[in-house]
Amino acid sequence: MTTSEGIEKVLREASMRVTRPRVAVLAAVTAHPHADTETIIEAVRQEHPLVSHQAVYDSLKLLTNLGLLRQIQPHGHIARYETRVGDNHHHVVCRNCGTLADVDCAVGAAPCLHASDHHGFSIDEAEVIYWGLCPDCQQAKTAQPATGTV
Amino acid sequence: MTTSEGIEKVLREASMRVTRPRVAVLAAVTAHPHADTETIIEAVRQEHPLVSHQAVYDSLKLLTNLGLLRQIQPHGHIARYETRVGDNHHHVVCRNCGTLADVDCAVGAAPCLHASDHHGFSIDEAEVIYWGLCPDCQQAKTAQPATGTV
DNA sequence: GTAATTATCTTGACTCATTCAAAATAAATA
DNA sequence: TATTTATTTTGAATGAGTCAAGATAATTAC
Repeated sequence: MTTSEGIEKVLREASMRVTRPRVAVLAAVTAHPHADTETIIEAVRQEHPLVSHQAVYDSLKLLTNLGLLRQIQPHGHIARYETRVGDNHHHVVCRNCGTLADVDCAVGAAPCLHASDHHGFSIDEAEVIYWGLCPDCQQAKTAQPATGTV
Repeated sequence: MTTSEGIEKVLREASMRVTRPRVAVLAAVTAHPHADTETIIEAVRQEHPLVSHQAVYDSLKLLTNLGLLRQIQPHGHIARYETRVGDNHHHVVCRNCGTLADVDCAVGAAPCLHASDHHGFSIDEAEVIYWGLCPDCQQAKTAQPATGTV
């Protein structure tokens, strides 16, 4: 799905050109799951130093629209991307350090889609973000009790 | 809870001063559920024209930290606020026009807190956003089939 | 009630992820 | 290989939100 042949096929089927930035961006996100845009730009430039940030932004948006990438953007954080799409999984975000991890859906396939009263909206996606503390930050909090750096 | 006496009590218990901007901001959000910051600033200035935008930002942040307000910020949208807090309800957002509505939790009290595998994170909140189309935009889409303005 | 203290507000500049736009480039087609 | 035009480069612009210094007003002490 996210192999270099895979992206070619998807792009051509969407009548989009297969360009170096696009292929490199998909490869970068595959290599760096949950990476932010800055990290992706750096990763792309390891291989292709002349790619502009604009091309990365454009590619990220295009690949997201084509369903090859998924964008995650918790409150107060910049956008991040991942290649794991279409399996209804969610994310945990650490309130302290911003670390992000995947979480499979609690109840099964796509349970949260069944809102009790949806006011006539036609719902196509339930996005779930769990907030808490990652293991490291839990330790740090208990280790330095009072005067913790916030 | 969100009455003018209520906010006084909460502020004093938190050793915070009861100021005009703070009371006005809470009143504005109460009067305009799901309002964005700009709307809140305008509403506050109806009564108190000299209040600065900075004071509104500060008040919103403080009231949110004190648990009197809740911030909602779906991807690609600016922050919005509501006074309905602590009852574990969620939101539907229209992909087309950005309209936002409340949705009660599907399965009961706080079901989504039970992530299947939480990687050692200690989870304290499950934030759920449903994405779809509001009734108006559904009509608009079916009415103007092909050349719809996106 | 008045004065002193200091949290809060005003003002205005600043940040920074993201977007816009014009000219240059390169992927696809003939 | 030449042509067409989607993409990319470059560099400026946007805008929600933040920062910081001095002014103001909510509270406390008298």
